[in-house]
Amino acid sequence: MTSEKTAAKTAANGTESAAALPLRERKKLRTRQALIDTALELFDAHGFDGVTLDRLCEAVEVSKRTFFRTFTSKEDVAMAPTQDLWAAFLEVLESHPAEGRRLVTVLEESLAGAIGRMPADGWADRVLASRRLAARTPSMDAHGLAFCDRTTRAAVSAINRRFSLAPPAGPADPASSARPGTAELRTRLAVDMSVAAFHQALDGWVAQPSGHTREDLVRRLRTACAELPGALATTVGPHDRSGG
Amino acid sequence: MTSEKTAAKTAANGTESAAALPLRERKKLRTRQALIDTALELFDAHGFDGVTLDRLCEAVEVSKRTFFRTFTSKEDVAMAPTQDLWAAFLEVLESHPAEGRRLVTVLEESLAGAIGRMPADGWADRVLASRRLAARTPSMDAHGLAFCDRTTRAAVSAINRRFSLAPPAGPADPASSARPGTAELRTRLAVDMSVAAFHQALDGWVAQPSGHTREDLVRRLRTACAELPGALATTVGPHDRSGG
DNA sequence: TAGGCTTATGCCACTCAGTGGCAGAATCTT
DNA sequence: AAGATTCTGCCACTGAGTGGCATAAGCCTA
Repeated sequence: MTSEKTAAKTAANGTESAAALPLRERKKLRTRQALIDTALELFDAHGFDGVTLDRLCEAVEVSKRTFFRTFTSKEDVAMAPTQDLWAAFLEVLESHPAEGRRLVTVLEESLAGAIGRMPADGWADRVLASRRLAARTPSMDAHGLAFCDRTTRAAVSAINRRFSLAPPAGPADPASSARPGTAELRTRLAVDMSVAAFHQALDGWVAQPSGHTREDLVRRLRTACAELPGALATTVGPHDRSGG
Repeated sequence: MTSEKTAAKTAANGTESAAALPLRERKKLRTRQALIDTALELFDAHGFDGVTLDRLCEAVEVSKRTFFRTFTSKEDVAMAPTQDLWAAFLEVLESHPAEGRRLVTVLEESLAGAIGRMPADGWADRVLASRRLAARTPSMDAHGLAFCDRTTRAAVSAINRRFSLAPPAGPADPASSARPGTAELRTRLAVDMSVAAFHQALDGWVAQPSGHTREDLVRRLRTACAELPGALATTVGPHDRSGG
């Protein structure tokens, strides 16, 4: 139980809170970070498939068994930076002022807040390396999408729990138990929209040649979210009508 | 080249066009279908991880080497029904009346058209088995999401090519080469929205106890698409405001 | 219908991701 | 400082996925 809590904490906060942890936990986090950094380095140099786990473990001086106690798969270690962001997103979403505001706005703010929570030192570079690697490694991409999807579902249930847009368990209306309900459906769609906007923001951020700061990522996120209504209204013209 | 075309054709059309093919191709398709059916059967009975490829290949009386010439991975064979749908979607999208209509409407119609193209005999059951399996098999889910993502990107480029909402290669405007451009961004978001709606429709369709027809799936798709504007506008209330 | 040509298949050996078990070392507790 | 807990390393193993090569099956021409 204790390890769970501390793990979640350090995943979001990064380096600073590590000093207060017991030695055993600190060591674990140190090897974890060493594995992440070395993995991104090696993968970047020789490609994801060009590096075996034996090689990586040898470089970090850790047994393969230990690797699999820290990460669930080879893809997992390379996706750690992004996963930290998703974890932070869920945390922020839990405690965020929301009443009376649009759901997509709350999600946008939560995503922006999660980005702001990421460690200022090196996180941006790690995500950049991770995403560029994922772009040319199908299995990594798939792994990342799956994790994102799980986060999405968690976000939907968190929203429904906190804001009670849809009844959680025993509803008074018998019709809402038969089908998912309009509120539930709208929640899922709103979350998926926001996630889509975030993905476009991230893709653009990764594609740009320089200036990879958290602030710039947030800016791109806001731009993408602002385009959602326009995207829904865009019509197809005969030639090059960009819509409006 | 020839094999490519015929494979794409039969993937969308199903059984009937097979009679016109040369014997070699027919055999290949027969083993392919046998692998799919037997795989879904065995996976459903013993779970995805409970069936080794050796076992599957033995049941179909095919060498493991042949399996990997037909499918790219173990997950691939179980996802074939859904992948056929995505392939059909891209085909329909290529030749669809679109001028003057909303982009999301065109996408909705294309998805509905793709569903209508699926073979009436047994396809629904195969998708049902495939999706229910994916729901309890993380690696399958990841594989499916990755394929969906690739299809999404293909759809975006197809749209931009056909409707020239954004310049395809050499633009006259130098600014549009620097950044993705608003039209490109909107296209991606619109496609992601439609795909999200389709996923919700599919999830609901899979979850229902009976009545798994293609028509019902289309009906759910239209319902989900109709909720997109509502999802964007939904606000969070203090208690149980379902929005409106 | 027989010949050569093309292409799919089967078989074998191999790499590598991922797992379970166990002995020993490091850390925590009292 | 001793005992309990937990982490680590090592070993052997399963199973997915690949490359190479010989053979068989389908295809085309005469």
